[in-house]
Amino acid sequence: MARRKIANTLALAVLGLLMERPMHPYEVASTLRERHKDSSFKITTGSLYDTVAALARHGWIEPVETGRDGKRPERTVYRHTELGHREFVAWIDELIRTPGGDYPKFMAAVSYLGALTPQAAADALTERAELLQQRINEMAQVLEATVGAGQLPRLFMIEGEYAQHVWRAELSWTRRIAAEIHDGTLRWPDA
Amino acid sequence: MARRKIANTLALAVLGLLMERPMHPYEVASTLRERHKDSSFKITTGSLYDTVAALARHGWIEPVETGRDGKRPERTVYRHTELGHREFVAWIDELIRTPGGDYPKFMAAVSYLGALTPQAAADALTERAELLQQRINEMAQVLEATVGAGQLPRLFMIEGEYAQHVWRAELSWTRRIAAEIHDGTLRWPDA
DNA sequence: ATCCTTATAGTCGGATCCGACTGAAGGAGG
DNA sequence: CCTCCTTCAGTCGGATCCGACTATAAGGAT
Repeated sequence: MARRKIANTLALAVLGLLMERPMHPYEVASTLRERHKDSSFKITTGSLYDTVAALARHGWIEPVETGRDGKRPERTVYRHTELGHREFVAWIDELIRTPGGDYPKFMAAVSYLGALTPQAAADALTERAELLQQRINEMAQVLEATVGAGQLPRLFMIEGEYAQHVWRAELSWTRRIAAEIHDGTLRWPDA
Repeated sequence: MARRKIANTLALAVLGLLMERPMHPYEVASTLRERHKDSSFKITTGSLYDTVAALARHGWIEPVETGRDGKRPERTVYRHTELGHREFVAWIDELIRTPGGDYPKFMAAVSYLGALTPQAAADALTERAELLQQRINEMAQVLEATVGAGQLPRLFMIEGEYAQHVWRAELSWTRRIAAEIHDGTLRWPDA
């Protein structure tokens, strides 16, 4: 199984937007933010231009025109290619199909939870729980204002539902472990 | 809030092991694998040596000796410093305390689920569900063989419980959406 | 004795990533 | 009509990441 030539998911986002219509990179970034896709993709200007260059290098997208609008800075508009379209679909299929390949930071930290004292651990977990609850609420508001208000088909914000579902699971685990530390169910081995 | 000097969680793993006793990089890698920590940390030899170098550069660890065992290749043993210890604890606290900062690939792909046909999407989700179930089972076996058999205190494999909990949530969501596609609850807008 | 595989230990070059920066245009306030 | 702030559009240098590679030694098979 040959490794994917481009791994960065920001490239997926770019490709996805270019399926709709040609755009220049800056426009891609602002459109993604408008659509609240910035919690699915890490958008930094630096990587954006590198990513676009990589996509062009591999022939997944190509420049259409290098023009200027009024006296604004010059900019390059890109569109997707046939190859880009095929790769886009295949990539999504693969990402959906095969789990893993992610190493979440929280899991790394939990591996060394024992490095904190029981009190510190419980405290940190409790704060995490509050922040998770906040995120869940914020996402609920976004969903309400878009899908709920009939502004957008549900499929276009389905990742929001996914995020909520997973965050709720994280929340319940976090609360449970904090509780287990308090009531002594989860023991700290004395080393 | 000044950004953390070292972001790679592999550094966290290295630091964590060096808290126990001094080791050389290769030994760190093999010990992590023995302990099944390779699903929490992405361990590649390339990054390992860079990471160790970065840790040393920042004074979080320091070389103890550069010796050789028999006629084996030369190797450098490192130990943690006081500073390294403090940063280790502070880093874990921060990672536990503040959620987010992760952009899971699956969420990215789900954002463009609509790029697949309903049938293809349902099919990919179904395969994902099977693979997730497999992972959950594998983790159950690891937990059984270590914590279950009394080989290890529960706290030392607690990230396994976390992983299982989250994977189960992913699994239920994945199955539900596949079902909703089949029964037409989740509509594909005709573009 | 010789060959082959696996384990030990690490190097290196190219790709990627991203924070900090530049520079021009339009708008708001005095 | 001058200054300051924000938005637009992108560049760049340095840090990081990691797959592919080297080289030696032990352990088995032939």
